[in-house]
Amino acid sequence: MNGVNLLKCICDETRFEILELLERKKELCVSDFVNNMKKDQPLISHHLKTLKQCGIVKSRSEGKKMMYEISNSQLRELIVNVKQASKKIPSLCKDSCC
Amino acid sequence: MNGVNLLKCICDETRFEILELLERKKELCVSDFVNNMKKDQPLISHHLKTLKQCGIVKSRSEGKKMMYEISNSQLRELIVNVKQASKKIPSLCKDSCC
DNA sequence: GAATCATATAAATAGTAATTTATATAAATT
DNA sequence: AATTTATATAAATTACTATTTATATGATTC
Repeated sequence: MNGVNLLKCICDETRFEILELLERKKELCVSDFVNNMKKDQPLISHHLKTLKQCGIVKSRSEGKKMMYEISNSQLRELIVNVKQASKKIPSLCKDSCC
Repeated sequence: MNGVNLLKCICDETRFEILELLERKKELCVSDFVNNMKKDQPLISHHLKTLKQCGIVKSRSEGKKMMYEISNSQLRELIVNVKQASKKIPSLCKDSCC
């Protein structure tokens, strides 16, 4: 994969929140996300599917649950780096983005 | 700023290419981008404006030229990290994203 | 001060992606 | 085997953002 496409995959609010949770909690199931985030289950599932298709998360089934985790340590570190770098940027702009 | 918004600002192809060039070349003017990338000048200027409004790049004017550079070292490192992390992800998915 | 070079702005268009709503599948418990 | 729990899929809607086209501003050179 290339840099931009990786960014495109993780720049969505829902997906980034999923990844932030996984960075902290290591492994979670769909209902864990639904409970921790204020989002609907089909929305979570949809984004998990995208993240998995892109190779950013991996999953294993455990009974009726589906467990998800970030696919490698470099990606986990990237999530941390993004958060740290963003803190250093003063939010000047009231635009759609920031 | 927060993590997602930083990602949203840099996840565009044109903007990421701008940042990749700046990471390598340190400081460039608008026409440098126009020459190095295969994109129109108004498009480049538009994205540079966005990047500046968000605090990701900073600029100084030098005669009739406008010089741009990445606003801090942590952001420069982030660009490198994103590229490295993306390389580790096999591009399995033929979707719109990857 | 007219012409040129460098960059910026604005409006219009086109393309894409997130969310909601409704429903389906699949495993487990009774 | 019927019911519940957990997750996935599909279609429809809504919302957003990049790019193009056209034009304007601003600094420099002749």
